[in-house]
Amino acid sequence: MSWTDERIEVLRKMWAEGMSASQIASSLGGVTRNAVIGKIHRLGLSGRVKAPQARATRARSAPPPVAKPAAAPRVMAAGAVAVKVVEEPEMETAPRPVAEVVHLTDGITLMELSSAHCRWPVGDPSSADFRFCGARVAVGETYCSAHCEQAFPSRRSTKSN
DNA sequence: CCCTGATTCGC
DNA sequence: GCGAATCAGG
Repeated sequence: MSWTDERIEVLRKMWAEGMSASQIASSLGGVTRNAVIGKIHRLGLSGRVKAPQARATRARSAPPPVAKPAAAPRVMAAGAVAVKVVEEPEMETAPRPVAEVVHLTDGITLMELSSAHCRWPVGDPSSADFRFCGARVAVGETYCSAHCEQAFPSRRSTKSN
């Protein structure tokens, strides 16, 4: 498999969402976690929530550690958004619940988001037209079934040996 | 041992 | 550019 633009897009989203490299690799398929990590570095996405550890973790030879410029200061756009869901308690006069006016054409915006929507990010988090999946989910669920599998891939066990 | 990301280097 | 090998660490 090659790194198509779409695959890179998925990679960026999942990485921004906090997915581990192995999870991303499993979701993409056809690549190992090493490939994912390598690509992430090549994209300049490395170093997310990294403790100020000294980069003493090298492999093989030991070239002199050059001054390491900090990663590109990317502003957390949607990642930092605290989704405060405001549910209507007993609004009898309410014409219609917010959750029913959602159109799943191309995801939903943050303003349209409610607890009944899949909160899987769609699009570039730093973009203005960033959206969420918006698929209807049970109240309290974070993702729809499809994205839930990506978020929490089942551990492949039963590895008898 | 399982996992994580980081780094180097041959291709 | 790509990713396996290898590393250090939790």
